[in-house]
Amino acid sequence: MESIQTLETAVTVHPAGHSSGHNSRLSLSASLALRSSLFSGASSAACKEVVSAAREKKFESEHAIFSQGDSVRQVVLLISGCVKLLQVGANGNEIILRLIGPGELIGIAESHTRTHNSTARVQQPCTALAWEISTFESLFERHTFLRRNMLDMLLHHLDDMHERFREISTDRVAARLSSQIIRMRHQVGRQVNGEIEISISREELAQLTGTTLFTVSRLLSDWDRQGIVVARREAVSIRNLPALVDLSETAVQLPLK
Amino acid sequence: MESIQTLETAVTVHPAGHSSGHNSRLSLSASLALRSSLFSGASSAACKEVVSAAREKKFESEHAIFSQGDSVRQVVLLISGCVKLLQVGANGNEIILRLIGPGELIGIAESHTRTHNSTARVQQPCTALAWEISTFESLFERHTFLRRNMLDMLLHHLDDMHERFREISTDRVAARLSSQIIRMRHQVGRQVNGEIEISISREELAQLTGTTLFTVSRLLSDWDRQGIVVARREAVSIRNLPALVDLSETAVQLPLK
DNA sequence: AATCATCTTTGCCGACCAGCAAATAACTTG
DNA sequence: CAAGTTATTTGCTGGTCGGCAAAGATGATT
Repeated sequence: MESIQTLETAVTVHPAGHSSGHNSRLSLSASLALRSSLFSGASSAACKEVVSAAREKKFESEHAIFSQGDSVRQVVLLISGCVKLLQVGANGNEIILRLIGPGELIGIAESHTRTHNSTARVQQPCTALAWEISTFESLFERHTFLRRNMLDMLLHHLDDMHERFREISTDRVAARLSSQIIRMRHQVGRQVNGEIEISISREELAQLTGTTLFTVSRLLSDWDRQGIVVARREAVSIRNLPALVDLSETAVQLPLK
Repeated sequence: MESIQTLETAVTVHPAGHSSGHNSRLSLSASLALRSSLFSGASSAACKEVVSAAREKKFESEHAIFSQGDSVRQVVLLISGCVKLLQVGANGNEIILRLIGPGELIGIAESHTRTHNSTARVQQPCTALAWEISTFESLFERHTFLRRNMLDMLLHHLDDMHERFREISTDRVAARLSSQIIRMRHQVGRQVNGEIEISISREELAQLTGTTLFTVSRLLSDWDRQGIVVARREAVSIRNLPALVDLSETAVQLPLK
């Protein structure tokens, strides 16, 4: 619990001078948004036009930005914080499709359906830019870079899902879990005095890797004893990355103890 | 083995009058391509320009259109036949990311990487249109409908992966297998005297649902005995769709026999 | 500081399903 | 039509992991 990620602090220190509607001068949040790969390759004028059409929003933990079944109303660009995209099965158990960090889009994956088929729930307090879906679609027409970059971002997610799908199909839980931790190190990991710490509960790790919180707990405890990770409450730190990589490539789990 | 799908016959009956390079009059294959949702909402002139820039190709069974690790060279639009997109794990076992039928694109999902991270292997003899990647990218710039439609197609796949990922995370094999069969009935299913027949082996079904061919065989045999499906060699017919739907929603597998 | 809420650990049991092996069936080829 | 090839079936065995339960740990609240 020592430090908060740099981006977040930078944003929340200034609660935004004029964080409402269409302003010609961009707020700090808005200018941070430009770092998103959504704007890569775009002229600064075009960026400003797109950003100005958005409203700034803040979301608190546990808030559902949208829920499975809702009709699609807005597109959200995350500036700070963390959101998890999840799906609930018929039996009521949830799985996490992916974690969404700063710079990523929420709510487009369903823009071709008119209704969301997943839920976006805030995990850590967020600041974001939001466009009405109709506004965003008209921006689409004028600014080709939006479609190009969205395509790229989507391909990225598709790749990720492919990888996780292969893992869950063929790998042991130990291999999947270590792979997931390795992947998350960049996405939601934070530098805490030399180590990379990831804020996530056992249950969420289980929902990401298709297993149970019990199995996750058992594995993490074990890896903790071996000095590979440090298992804290709702957090994991990586101690020995090469060992983790090794685990992710080990097809057969070696018998524990 | 009674009838072949109508599209295929339509194509192969006429082995294409002038099936080479850039011709102003479209071949039959090319005109069939226009049915793809890649061209939805596009003017007929624009379609022709795009299609004329492609070369017609034929692929035989088992041919690898591209392999994991190859650099991305071309974009392929499938006109007839069937291709499976697969990924091989470190331990050598293959899983099927998805089956690709007529009207779908192959090879774009990796266009942001410069190298393919999956393999496209022909399952049933194919006819297709192929663009050089550079050609396609320049068409991209001129024709916005290409990007829009590709985005839609991609979102569709992403949805599909999300659904399958949830299933494999939470559902029993029986539920996953029945869901997969239900999904495939439109994608690769064919009408054979009143019933829907799907051409696929036990092993491929296993690779699609994250299980083994043994378990698939056991379940299909069982469902066959109950009259829910007909389990043939490298094929499955649906006899009782409601029962299959029921199986896909049953969280816990009822004890067999 | 004490109580409460929530997350985590760990023992235990058994079900689901992977995996081998050997027999059988279906299709192909000579 | 017979031999060969490939796909499928089915019995059997055991391991991985799900799931309950109860105790323990961590942090929040007042």
